[in-house]
Amino acid sequence: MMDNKKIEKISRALSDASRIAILQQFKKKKDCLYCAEVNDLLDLTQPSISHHLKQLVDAELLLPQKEGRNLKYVLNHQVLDEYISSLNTLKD
Amino acid sequence: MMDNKKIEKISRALSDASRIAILQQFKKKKDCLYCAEVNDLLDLTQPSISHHLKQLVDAELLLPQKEGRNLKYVLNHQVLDEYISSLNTLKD
DNA sequence: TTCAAATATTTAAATGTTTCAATATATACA
DNA sequence: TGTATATATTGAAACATTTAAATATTTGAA
Repeated sequence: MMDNKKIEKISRALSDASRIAILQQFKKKKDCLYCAEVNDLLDLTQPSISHHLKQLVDAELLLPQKEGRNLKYVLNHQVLDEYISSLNTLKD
Repeated sequence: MMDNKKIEKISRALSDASRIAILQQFKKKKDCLYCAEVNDLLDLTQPSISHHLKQLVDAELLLPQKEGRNLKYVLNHQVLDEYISSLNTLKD
């Protein structure tokens, strides 16, 4: 089971409109999303987006995969499932 | 389905160690928790705890019920379920 | 090797959060 | 009614987050 520090970190990663939008983009883009596509999606500068992606990666919600000069992200289903399970245990 | 602003607000409410501890206390205290019990639980001043409880109430994770001078909280299972459902939709 | 493209880091400003001390409000009880 | 108890609000300090500008790093391609 996920510890409280991890729950806190994932919750914080989810507590921002830009980062929620990034995660939802995976619905449209199948399983992977390129960094450049996130830059197109959000009306923010490149360093800001890099910062948001870093937080999602630090929370392990996203797994980064380098592809030459580009960076591809995949959604970490396992961590998302564990987070959801942790929330479910709050319901007794 | 829950909108993104609501997901953001609930996530933020969950992104703090004290507030996670409060929610977990419902496991031990059945369905309801008194404000005074939260004061015993956390090593924070009364105003700080009041502030944390307010955020959980604002996010509708907790429902406050006045009982004379005291205040009782119940966990809002429906909102928690809707939040969890919203997270589940991230998994395609 | 040099240049251009993709991403990351640093710095600083603006804003938001957490906390406590002091104070206010509401309500039960003597 | 007056007093004590429970909770909320205000104000300020400390700290964290978000953002953009400037710059650095990495890597592919000419």
